[in-house]
Parts: sequence; structure tokens; C-alpha cells
Amino acid sequence: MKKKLKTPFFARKAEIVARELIGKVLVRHVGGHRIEGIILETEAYGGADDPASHAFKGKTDRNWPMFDEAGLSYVYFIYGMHYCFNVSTGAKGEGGAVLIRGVFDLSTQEAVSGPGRVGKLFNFRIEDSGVCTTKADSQIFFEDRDISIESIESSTRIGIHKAIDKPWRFLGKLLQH
DNA sequence: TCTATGATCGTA
DNA sequence: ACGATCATAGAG
Repeated sequence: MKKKLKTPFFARKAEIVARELIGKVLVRHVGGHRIEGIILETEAYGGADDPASHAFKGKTDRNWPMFDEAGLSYVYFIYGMHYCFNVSTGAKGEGGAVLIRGVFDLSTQEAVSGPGRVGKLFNFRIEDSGVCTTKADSQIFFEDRDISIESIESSTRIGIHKAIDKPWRFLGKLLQH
């Protein structure tokens, strides 16, 4: 059973969404290609309460998706070369997002670790920021494919959540369908 | 305008 | 351990 994640999924605390995005599939249709990756690692970012968050000092031209409705993409460019992809969380008006830090690439069947590498795999650019992932016709979205995760390691202190299943486990589960 | 810096990565 | 490389934010 394949289901696209809708707004209510994202309209919760970043910490919860980060935890629950592990094992979901990030999908992008671009240039006639379909790029897919099982989410292996995420990081939660809050708002005015979280000094580590881009939203800490309030809304700007860059981080506005963090304050808008839940389920929007938030892509930013950093260190002159990397694009990092987030999805906005929480109530409208409150800052919050979840950074995708690692995926299992379903094309190459290899783990892709690090937000910069994820950005490269999905070919994200600044113009992909502020896009709604929950609309029916969205080209960037999340799918629930009932992939069960053996175990998740969570460092709530710094907001990082990661699947500690070996990548081959995900592949095996997918092929069973 | 101008400048400092960053939710990183590859190479050494 | 360090350099790459530039959009962004905040200051002037």
C-alpha cells in the first residue's frame, strides 16, 4: 500500500515528524526521471526555541517556508556548493522543519549519507524551495510504503534520527511485495 | 553597498 | 585539518 503523506502528517512538532519520516520514501519527478530514496536519517529544527535553527531569528526571504504551512520544501544553498533539502513542519506562523540527512537511493541501491549528497542526488536548487509537497500533482513528495524499520537511533538532544537497519534490509523488504 | 559566515564535503 | 566557493543576513 502506497500513500502520499498529507499536510496533517507534517503539521506536528519537528521532532515527531523527523522521527516518523524515517522509512518513508522521498520522491521527485524531474526531467523525465523519477528519483526515489528511503529516508534513513533526519534532523529536527524548531523555531524561536531552537538556537541551531534557521528559524531562530525569525522569518527571512530564505527561510519563509519554515513559517508557512506544513509540508513545504525548504531548500537552501550553503558553503558555496551544497543544496540542503528540508520539509516544513508545525503550525503556520511557527518556525520548524526537518532536514533530510540521508537516504537509500533506490536507483543505485546505495546509501547516500549527508544533506549535501542528498541535495545532489535529487538535483535540488533554490527554485525548489517553497514548493508544496502535499498537493496531488506535486513533483516532490513523500510516500508511505509500509517499510518497517528494524530500529531507529535517536539523539533527541540534537534532533537527529537515523535508521540503523542495513541498506540491504530495505531492499529485501521492497522486493517482497 | 560591503563583509563575514555557514544545518558540508572531498582531499590530505 | 583545511580549502572550496557564494548566497544570505546583518551591518554601515
